[in-house]
This record gives sequence, C-alpha cells and structure tokens, in this order.
Amino acid sequence: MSDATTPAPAATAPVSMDNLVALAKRRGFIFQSSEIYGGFNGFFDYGPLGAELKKNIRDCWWADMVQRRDDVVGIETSIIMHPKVWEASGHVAGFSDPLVDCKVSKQRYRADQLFFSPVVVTAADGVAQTVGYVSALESENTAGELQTAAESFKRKKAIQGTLCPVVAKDLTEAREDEIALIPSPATGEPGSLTAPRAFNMMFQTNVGAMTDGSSVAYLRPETAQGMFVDFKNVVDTGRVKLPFGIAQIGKSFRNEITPRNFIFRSREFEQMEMEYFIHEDADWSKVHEEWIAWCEAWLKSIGLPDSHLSRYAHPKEKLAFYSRGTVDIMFKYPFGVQELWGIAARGSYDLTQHANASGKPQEVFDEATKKKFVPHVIEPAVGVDRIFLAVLCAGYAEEAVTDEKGNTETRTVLRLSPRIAPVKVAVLPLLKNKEVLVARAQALYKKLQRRYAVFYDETAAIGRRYRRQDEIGTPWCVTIDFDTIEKPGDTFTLRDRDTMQQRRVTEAELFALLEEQVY
RNA sequence: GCGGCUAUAGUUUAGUGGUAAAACUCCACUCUUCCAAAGUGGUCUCGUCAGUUCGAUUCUGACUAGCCGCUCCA
Repeated sequence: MSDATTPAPAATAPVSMDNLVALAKRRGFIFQSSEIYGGFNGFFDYGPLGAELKKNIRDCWWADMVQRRDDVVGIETSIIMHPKVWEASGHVAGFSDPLVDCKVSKQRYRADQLFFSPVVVTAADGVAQTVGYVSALESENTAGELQTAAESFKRKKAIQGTLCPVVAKDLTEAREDEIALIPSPATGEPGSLTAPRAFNMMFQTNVGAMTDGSSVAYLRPETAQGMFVDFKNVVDTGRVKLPFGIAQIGKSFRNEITPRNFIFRSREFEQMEMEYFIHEDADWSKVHEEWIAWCEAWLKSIGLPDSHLSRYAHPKEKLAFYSRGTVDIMFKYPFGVQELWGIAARGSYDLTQHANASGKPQEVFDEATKKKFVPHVIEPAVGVDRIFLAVLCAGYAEEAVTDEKGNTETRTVLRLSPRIAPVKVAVLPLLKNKEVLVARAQALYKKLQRRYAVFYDETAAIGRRYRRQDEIGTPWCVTIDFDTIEKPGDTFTLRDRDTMQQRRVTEAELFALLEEQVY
C-alpha cells in the first residue's frame, strides 16, 4: 500500500443523503431491490457502476489483505453451514432475546428482564385467590420491589386477607391470560403489554425436502465462523504457521428489525473479515493495535480522508464476556458517526467453542515448548456496503464553478480514489464528426481497455462529457484533439477530475500514470 | 415492532373527480477546435390493491416503500 492519492475534498456544503441517494440512482450505482414491485425493505441492488465500484473495493482489499501479505490466506466458505455451527458460536441463543412492547407508552423491554408476580391473598377461610398482578424491571432487589408493589396493590384495592409472598417470574414465563393482567412498568396499568416476541436475527431456511425441525438451517449472520470451522483444514493443508490469518469476503444475512440509512444497515450485506491467529502467549494488545493501524491505513489508501475517521474503544464493562478488547474505526456519515470497521480481540473463544461442540480439538503444536494450545485471534471485520457508502459520502461534492464569462454553476463531482473508481479513464474525441479524431480515440480506447476499465464517449459537447465523468468519479479524461493529429508527439489532453487542470501527455506517459495510481 | 410525515417522468417538482405537465437528464440527427452551447425530433409518468363514482392520479381504506423520532443492532 502507499499513501492516499486522492486529495481531501474541498470544503463544501454538508453532503445531503437525499442528493447522494439521487445520484446513486441517476448514475446507476444503487437501486432499491425489486423496485417494480414496490421495493423490498432492507435489500439493495448494485447497478452497472455500483457493481464495478463494489468489485474494486473487494479486489483492493483482497490484494492488500491476502495476495500482498505472506501471512494471510484467503478462503471462501458456504453461506449455509451446519446448524450446530451457530449453536456453538452462540448465535442461536444470542439472537433469541424475546421482547415485550408496552402499547401505551411505546416502551420496549427485554422479556427476560421484566419480572412479574401474581398477587395472591389468603382469605379467612384459608382459600388462596389471585387478585391481580404486579411487575418490576430487573434490579438488585426485584423480589423486594414486587413485594412492595403487591402490598401497595392490596392496600389500594382494599382487599381483605393475608398476602402471600410474591413469586418473581420473568415475562417469558407468563401465560397468555396473565399478560393481559400484568401492569406495564411505564403506566402501572394492565392490558398494554404485548406477548413476548422473539426477534431472531438469523434468517431460517430448510435443507432438503422435509420442513420439520430437523431440517432447519440458517443463512450465516457473519462470515467469521467459516474461518473458525475450517481452521484445522487450513492449518493441515495450507503450509501456514503462527501468526497467520484466514480471510474471506462474502455475503451475510441478518433479519434486522429496522434497516435504515440507505445501504448502511441492510438485511443482506457483504463482509470482508479476517481472523488473525496468534500464540496464546503472544502480546495480543500489540497485535490488536497493529491491525487497527493497518485498517486505518487501508481506508486512507482507497481515499477516505483522515478527517472523517476516528476510533471508538468499547468500554471494558460492555464487552462480550469472551472479548478482551474491541476497537471500532468510525466514519463520519451524514447521518452521524457510525461504526465502519470493528477490530476485536476474541481470545480463544471461538475455536474453543467449536472444539467443545464438535469434539475435534482445534489446537496447534508449539515446537519450542512441545505443547499443544488453542490459538487466540484478532478479528478485523468490515462491511463492503459500509465502505461503499463511506467512499460515496466522502467523495461527493457540489462545487461552485465560475466560467470565463463569470457565470457560476454547480459541478457535482465524486472524488473517488483511482484505486476504486469504476471508470479509470474516459476517452473522448474532441468532435465526433471528424473521422481522424474518432479513429485515434478508438485506437487508444481499445488499447486501454485491455488493462483498465475505460469509457468511450463521443456524444454531446466536450464540457458535458467532462461533467458526466465527474459525476461518476472518473479520475481522468483523455481528449483526442487536433494537436494530437497535427502536431508531432502524438499527445493527448489529460484532464484531471479534481483540479480540472489539463496537460498534454503521450500514450506512454498515460500508461505510466495509470500503472502508478491504479493498483 | 411503534408513532409522525410523505409517495406524479431517470432527477427535482407543478397540477386536476373527465385521456397529465415544466425544467433538467437520457436517446437520435444537425452543428460544435476544451468544461453541463444551440436547434429539431424522440423515449419515459400519477407506488400497489380495493372501495365510492357514469368516470379516481385526485376522495376513502388497506398494503408497500421512503424520511424523521423511538426501539433494535447478539
């Protein structure tokens, strides 16, 4: 990798998501999925330019992460894996938090954190009767709160008899007829709570002809488990030794409750993940920091400006129990600073889980100590779609341009790094009714096309063609003009997208520029 | 999943209970010697499904989608 080659965007008005979405559609980057049927929430299609841009992001990552490193290998695992993978990983249990809504206050509670108890009163004749219900949120003294609430309930309703001790249960244990009688903690009145509903974020499907419980399988909610499950295969066949990484790019699926912010959170998305395995005694925090720095440098290499990037270290008390530390690289989107790339130190949790669940040890042998151990792992995980959105947001600019007559107009430009720009060069004959210009332009176009994504355009005035390319982020336009034909040297006009400056270059100089900038 | 607002051409918008428009874009042709030139012509539209009505893009309802706020993001 080298340093960023794209200049930082000029100070312009804040990017509006509406304008960005409009451009994405107008120029064929992103369409809503199934649009002619009214759209489908949480799913997106990538158009001709979007597919190119996305592929370039993927290819750059793969080249830098896998091909240009000696310590990382790539794999591609199946989207549907054995259901036990997701039991071992904790996703089946972790995804099933049932939630309860209060229809009046619009508050939402986790059912396992909302407790209730029947208020049972024993009358003078010794008959116990349930006279109502009380509820309380989970706290250090849930039972005590319920007891106090029950006493208050009995006093308010002026019920005679002896109050029995409360029996705290959480809402997941409530019967349907009980839910109607349990008061909402928000309003204190019964009748507004919904039954607990499980929001399992994994998409389910069935494998094979049978659709009974035994055939249930899941679309993967992350690609990472593929690397863990294939760990031994790679170790045994890949001639790798610690420390080393296994990387994968692929689609993942999560049944998000609220997909939002364009492609930022969608239900089908593409991940680029890498599991970097290290010795159990290695200094994980040093490796962790190295990977964070690597990820930041990589983001800059594809044109994301430093000014939009920041770090967020997850507070220790909020980490998942198996995590030793997680740092997110954040990006300043128009809708807020949001997570772009998570770099997690996961210890040996995943491999240990799979070793236990499968009964197959996931260990490597240490020649130095003659001992076996389960490696620890550092995991940088990033979404392709989030990077895609980030480069659009960072690159999009509406500039005021003044022509020689003094008229000011708006130029919409997408400042994409040459590394990822969907079109690297546009080849333009100055005039399309001059055969000599067209012929030279076609020849150059054909030659460039063998190595690069290039675009040929002879329609409309030259200025309009430049602006079209500005909007889709093409870094350079090459114009074949009369000087090309009439003057010695066979030079073209090379027009730079960001500066709008023009200079003359030869074919060799053009190829040298591309060789240097597009990698 | 809840609430509020919204839905007319590729984009941004006007408009109407009686066969729907503007600007820009896009395409073709003419023209054009470097930054969205001009002329002519052209393609494309009332989110979906019902209801009311002689007739619905317009009124009503449901649905779907979008934005905003909650919630959620293991």
